[in-house]
Amino acid sequence: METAEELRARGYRLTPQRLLVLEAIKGAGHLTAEQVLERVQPEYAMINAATIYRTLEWLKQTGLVAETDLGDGCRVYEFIAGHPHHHLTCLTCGRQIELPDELLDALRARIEREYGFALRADHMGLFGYCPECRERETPYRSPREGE
Amino acid sequence: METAEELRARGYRLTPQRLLVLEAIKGAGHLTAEQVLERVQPEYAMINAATIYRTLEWLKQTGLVAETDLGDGCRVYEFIAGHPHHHLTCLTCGRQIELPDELLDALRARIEREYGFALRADHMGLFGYCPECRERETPYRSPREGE
DNA sequence: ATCTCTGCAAACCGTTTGCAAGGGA
DNA sequence: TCCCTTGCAAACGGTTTGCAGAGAT
Repeated sequence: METAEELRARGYRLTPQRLLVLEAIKGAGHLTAEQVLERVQPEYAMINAATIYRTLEWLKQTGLVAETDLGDGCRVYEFIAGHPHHHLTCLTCGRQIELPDELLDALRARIEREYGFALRADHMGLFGYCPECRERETPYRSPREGE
Repeated sequence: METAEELRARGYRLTPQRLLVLEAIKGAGHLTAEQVLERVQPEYAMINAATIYRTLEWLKQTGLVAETDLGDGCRVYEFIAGHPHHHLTCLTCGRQIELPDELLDALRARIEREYGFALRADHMGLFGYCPECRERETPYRSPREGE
């Protein structure tokens, strides 16, 4: 598995636990720490929740996995190596769409030009109102709308 | 106090506790729930933490207050009525700058045009690397950099 | 008078930590 | 061998909840 080799090459110590967590998260979309545990346990019954948390923290640092709050107040993890993208969730109905990272290119450029910062955003959780819900009602007007 | 009148007009029930929390948060920048409690207690000793949480939740729903995680893993609250803005935090040194909401205008327009969603983002927490830290080192390269 | 909000206290729950044993490199 | 990682269990800490009484409209 190439990802594992890459990690070993980067000087990280690989354990069965780490490989299993990585494998579990690679195939899935967004998973909570508990869901990762549920997916690993069948293959490695004695694995501990603390290990899951420590491993997810480690994967976050390697950049392979992103941690995000998609609005329901719980942290979800997703394997994003090489595929940065973002999520836009409807605050009314919860519908979720995926946004390509290219959408942020202009913003990145402006922030770099005007402030010198390099934006680091591989997996953002954005919120708004979807077309259907907007048609149904106007639940909120931003203070700047209609200026 | 105009904000209070506006809330009453909107049909909300005003209590001394709510007014004190509102007052406390209006004058401050980012405050945690605990910090709000600390600021209110001197003037209203018997106030309870649960009330703070319930009141902040209420203020969030009115749109007067935003809740954000600025990267240290704890929720902070800020009075943003009429002044949407965003924060960009350096992942290396922690330096923080404020971004005007106008910076998101182009993104908002694209999201609306291409996906039909109305982006709701009055107070985002963004992350990146500040000019000084970037000069010192290159801690991370996004998978899409250098394409 | 009505219905919401508050205080209290307990529970909650996801997450973290200290420590000794286990196991990669 | 050395040092990092794991399992265990306990603690943690911010947040939420049920309930009875207080209070706003």
